Amino acid sequence: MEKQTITIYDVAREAAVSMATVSRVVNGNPNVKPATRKKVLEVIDRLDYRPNAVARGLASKKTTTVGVIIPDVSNAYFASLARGIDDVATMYKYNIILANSDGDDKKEINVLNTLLAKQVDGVIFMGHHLTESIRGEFSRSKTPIVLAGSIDPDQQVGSVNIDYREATKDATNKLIKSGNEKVAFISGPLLDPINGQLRLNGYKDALKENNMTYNEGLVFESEYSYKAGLNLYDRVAHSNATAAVVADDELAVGLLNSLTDKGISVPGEFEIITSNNSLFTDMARPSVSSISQPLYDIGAVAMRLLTKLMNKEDIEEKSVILPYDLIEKGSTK
Amino acid sequence: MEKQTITIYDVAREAAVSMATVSRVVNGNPNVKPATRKKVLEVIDRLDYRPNAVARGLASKKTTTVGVIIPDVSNAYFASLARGIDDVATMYKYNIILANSDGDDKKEINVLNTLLAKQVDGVIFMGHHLTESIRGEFSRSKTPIVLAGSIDPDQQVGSVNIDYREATKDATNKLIKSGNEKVAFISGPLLDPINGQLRLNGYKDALKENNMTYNEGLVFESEYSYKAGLNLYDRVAHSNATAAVVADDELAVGLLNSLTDKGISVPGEFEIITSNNSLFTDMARPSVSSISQPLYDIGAVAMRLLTKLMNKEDIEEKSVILPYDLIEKGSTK
DNA sequence: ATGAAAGCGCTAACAA
DNA sequence: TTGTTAGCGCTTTCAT
Repeated sequence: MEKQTITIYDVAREAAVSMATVSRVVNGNPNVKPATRKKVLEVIDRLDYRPNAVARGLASKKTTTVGVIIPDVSNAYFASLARGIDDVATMYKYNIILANSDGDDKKEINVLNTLLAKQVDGVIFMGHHLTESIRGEFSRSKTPIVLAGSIDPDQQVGSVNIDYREATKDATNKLIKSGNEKVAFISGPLLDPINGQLRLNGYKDALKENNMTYNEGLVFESEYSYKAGLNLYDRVAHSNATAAVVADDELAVGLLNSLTDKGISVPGEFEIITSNNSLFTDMARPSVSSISQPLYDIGAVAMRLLTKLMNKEDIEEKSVILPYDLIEKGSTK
Repeated sequence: MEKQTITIYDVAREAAVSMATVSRVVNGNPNVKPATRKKVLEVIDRLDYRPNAVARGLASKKTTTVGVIIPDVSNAYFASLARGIDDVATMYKYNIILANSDGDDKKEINVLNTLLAKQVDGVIFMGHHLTESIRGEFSRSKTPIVLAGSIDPDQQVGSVNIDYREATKDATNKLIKSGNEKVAFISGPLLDPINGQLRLNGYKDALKENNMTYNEGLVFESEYSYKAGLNLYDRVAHSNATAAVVADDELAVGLLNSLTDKGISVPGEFEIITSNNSLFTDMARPSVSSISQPLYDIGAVAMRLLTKLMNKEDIEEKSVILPYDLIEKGSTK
């Protein structure tokens, strides 16, 4: 690379000061006489000098870059989190290295290691399920890590979420109150703690509160996708459920469309409440009632928490729970 | 930072070789006796040595990192491109620094500069509209740049797109052939070259081919959003159009829903063809016919092109045009 | 096949 | 307020 490599040394020479002084003005160190500062700034401008962040990183041991591990940016849920993360990162002068993992254990570990090799100052991790191995890496790492919209059963690192259990309980309750005696629970893999532990327990809580018995036949494990939702019709119909709490919007709209395509009226004959209140829920006809998670904020707060961690500030509480809402739209009575 | 900083020097000492040799085995340089290599690898493993990419970057002047400037990751269109970019980047051992610009000139320039300061090996830029200033930065930069799904009128940098003009012509033609005498053209800002030059001209081409006169009253400039689509009803109804080619899926579904909510049957009384064939088009009822752009591939090919540029390989053609399709679904007869 | 040594461009004591 | 001088951890000639 024969980049017009203007270095701090060139500036120092032209301005007839030392590198240290140039470094000081570049870094806003107050210990510089205004006249000197002015002179240096002029030269910087004239030479079009741009500090080399890599050299700076090596010398200072800080890269002002954080790693973001995400299952899939093209998934609306995670993309919203990512946007929140980047905005706050920018606000605090960080950049993000974004890496897709597909939720795959090997890739997650791989990418975490390359991020650490790149000396990121911190990491934000998103994933449905934290495997033993990734948690091992986390506990081994000296670099601050925060989970966004993801659960670590033993909370060794920071995290930002909503209360999935309570939210699911609320949704289920609403469906029960409106007269449904068989409410289905439709989620992604129950192996994922958010589904198998928090949401499912919230669902059970609601049943218990209403003296209804838990029936495994009403629990449906599915992939998170529109197509999977479409294909759910037969199984759900077979269960005689008349309502469902669904853990994913694509899934929910898929189910909704398969229902209405078969002539079953929503919400008349079947009610649905989904979980992310994404644009999908507004576009569907009828629109879909939903728990509303502050996705952008979850990302933003996670990044904010990470800045504190990177700064070695004291943290009041490293597991943050943000509020949710229940938005009633067209898919509930 | 008191990271357990194991350096190449530690490895060299433990393995009783020189730093240079360690560097060779780490970098897969063949000039190392197998026995030596083995010994070094053992020590690396034992010490859990991980090369510092920042130091490597400073010494080699390559960071294996590329910058990606994107208007908004939480927009499905760009998120798809981003996913394609990252997958190919990973394939070629690059990481991406992702930065949202909101299509804002100042932010774009800002972020481009910090990316260059971070010594990225290349940049992928996405944006609706290349301002003079950003194009100035591009031409000044020695770092390879490729546009993905974006048009630079004077093609100074590489780019990957579809033929928006031809695609829009096809879509318009289809609508005309099916009997519509007033076909609306609904896009984002006409200031953006993709809309104002390519798409609009494709629309005009189709009119001309069919001996129809161009009527400005049928051209609607709008924001790219679902909500904007919903609000389009009055204006569109007023124009007496009976069909529309729309440049954005959210916009299209918004229009569709506002139409059906008002009791206008689609496609019976109004036909729609949109542009990105995203999941939105399948979820809507009726589903929306669409031009199908290979978004993931546009991103992937852009990144592939960038790898060639970074590698100083010869490029056959730096403006790549990928094929599109016209997918007929429920919103056309 | 291996080693010695000079940087890469910057920060951060430490002096002055 | 300013300068001197070590590094930061690695790659890369150039010797050997």
